[in-house]
Amino acid sequence: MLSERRLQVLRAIVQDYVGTEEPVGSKALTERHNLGVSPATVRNDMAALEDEGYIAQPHTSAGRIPTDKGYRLFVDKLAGVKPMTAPERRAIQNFLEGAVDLDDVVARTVRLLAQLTRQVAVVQYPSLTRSTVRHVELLSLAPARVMLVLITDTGRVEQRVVDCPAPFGEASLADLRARLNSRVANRRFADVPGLVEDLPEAFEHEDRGTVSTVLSTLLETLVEQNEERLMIGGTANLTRFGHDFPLTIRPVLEALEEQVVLLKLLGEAKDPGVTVRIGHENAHEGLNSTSVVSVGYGSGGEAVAKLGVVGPTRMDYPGTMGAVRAVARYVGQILAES
Amino acid sequence: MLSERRLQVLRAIVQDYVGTEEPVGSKALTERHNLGVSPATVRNDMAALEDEGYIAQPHTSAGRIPTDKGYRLFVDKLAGVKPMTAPERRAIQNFLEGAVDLDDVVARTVRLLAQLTRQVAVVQYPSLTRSTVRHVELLSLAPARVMLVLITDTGRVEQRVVDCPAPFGEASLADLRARLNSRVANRRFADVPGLVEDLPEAFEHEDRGTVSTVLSTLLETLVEQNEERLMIGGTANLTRFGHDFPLTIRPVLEALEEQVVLLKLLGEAKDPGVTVRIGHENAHEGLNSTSVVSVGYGSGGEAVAKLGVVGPTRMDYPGTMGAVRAVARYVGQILAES
DNA sequence: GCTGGCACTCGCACGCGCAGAGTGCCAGGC
DNA sequence: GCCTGGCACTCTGCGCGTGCGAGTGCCAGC
Repeated sequence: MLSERRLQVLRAIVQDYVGTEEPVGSKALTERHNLGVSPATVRNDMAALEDEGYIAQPHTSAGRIPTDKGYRLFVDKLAGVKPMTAPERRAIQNFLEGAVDLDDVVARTVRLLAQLTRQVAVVQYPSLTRSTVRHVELLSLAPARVMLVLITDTGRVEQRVVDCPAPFGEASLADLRARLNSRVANRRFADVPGLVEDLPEAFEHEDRGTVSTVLSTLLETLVEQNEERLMIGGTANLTRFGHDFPLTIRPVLEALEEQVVLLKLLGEAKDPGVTVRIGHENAHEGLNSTSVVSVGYGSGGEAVAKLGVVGPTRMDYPGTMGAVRAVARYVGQILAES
Repeated sequence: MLSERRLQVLRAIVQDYVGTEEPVGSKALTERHNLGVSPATVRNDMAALEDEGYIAQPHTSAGRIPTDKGYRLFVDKLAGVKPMTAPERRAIQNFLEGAVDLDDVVARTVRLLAQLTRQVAVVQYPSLTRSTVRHVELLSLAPARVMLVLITDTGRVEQRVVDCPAPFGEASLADLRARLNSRVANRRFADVPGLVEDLPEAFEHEDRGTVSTVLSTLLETLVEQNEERLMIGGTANLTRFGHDFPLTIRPVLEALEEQVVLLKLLGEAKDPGVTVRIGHENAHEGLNSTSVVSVGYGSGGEAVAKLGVVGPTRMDYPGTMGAVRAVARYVGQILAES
């Protein structure tokens, strides 16, 4: 177990390194933080911290920088979440309230997060799985072609074109639309399959094939997790990453383009609060020198999706966590209102 | 007027520079291209080309690199469009045919373009302005709240929530829906305003306010150009940009995040064929060291949107132009089918 | 257990010189 | 008149040695 002072030394190292981006030495530490002890003492503490793997030196006779393990301890034990100031909170709220539709909410959230944290922001669209159906609309495009439009309580709209096995009259279509909506409106997605399975039986034999096709397309749309979309922004902030660019930045950009990777990344964070994954804690190799700060957000009490930021492991954790948490809270509020 | 040989020298310089990324000297030129003359002669030609502003030297006693003007001449006069090979064309077609909906078509197109050109790809969603209305759907969310869903012939769906000045019954809603669709279905967006202006008159006095509100929201949706969305991809290719990273790449990333900038950029290209804007020809400052190769694509004969790539001015123009053209062609085909 | 002192180790910036590539110019040849 | 070979010149980039400064580890003393 590390003594109290050593923890303070670690905290000071993290703070200084995040501020200056340069390895921090014992002398500078005692000057900038009044630890009440001499550099020599700090050196001993540093040696101990290094033995434990919390800090490392890039080269012999250079200052120390925190390791992933060091950041982890810092985040878990040494730092809280820095709350947003009142003006900041107002600004967030004002900015988000200007949104006109779901796309706009997400777009604004991304911009906001990127600006506040000066890092890359990732916002997942509200997921379908926990939502409820607001309305299902069926439109006839051609005799044997129907467009299915699904509208959720979070304002999301999904559409699919269905090729029917047989022509399907307007009357049947209206009938199906009415029956479908009376059964599934305001129901949770998870419940829908059980509610519609006997629907084809209500129709004439010749229409049953089409009804089944439409229904299975609907169910597909409901469960299709990989349809989950997300929006990213603030990639220009990657340029503040470090000095040895091309090598650092490239894998990150690549990872960011792989929506699957990002969705998995966000999905892994099960914590109800803000989750931080530091450096190698991220499964994806390209993100081994980044930290991901994420949190769930939702229109009700329940989280329907995640949002977060990706930045260098050397980041201002308390501030970033505060910003992420605040933005998530306000987005949830906005979604609940609309 | 430049002599034939000088043009060939320019062409050789562009080709070599694009290949090697290094300033090209007279000796190397004569070795790699059999121009049939000695380095000394080439030097004279180079001096002339430099006087005319087609090439420049980064420092005294270094090789030459093409200027924007040089690339312009190269693109206009010295190089054709390199057609895709048959296997490439098949691959494009196969890949695009796997798409399940409009989003997927656009997403696949972006990936494809980025991979083929190894540059940043930008694809604009099929624009609303030239499309026709397939269907307008109205849904009652609450007594005084209506959701308006617009479906276009390119498969695009736009939705808006309308707050009505007064409660609006289901019957009136159905009435409005029917009248609206009978008037505007299969009409071009541009014609819609004229077709609906007298619609409120057909309704009871108490409903007119709501009808007007719904209609004006519809018209807004139709004309709202800035609602035009686009998708970008292949940003990881920016890392192949040059050596002096941070400065080069940052403004580009920033520009790419400004959808407005990109839309303007694509919009400026009026040419029916492939358009190339080189370096400073791009109005946006951040893109002064990039070239944009773009082309319109469409489901019919007419272009409904644009797509293109953004890359360093030092790019393989013939190949890039070929890829952009081919992709546009096949996307158009896919859109027409769906 | 803290402190001051001391020797040691590196990394980094600086200056230097050298090779290599490329140029411009000029006089001579076809 | 145009092309060519030759020559002197000018840069850039690289390798090398040096000195400086920051930082460390260790030790003896309080």
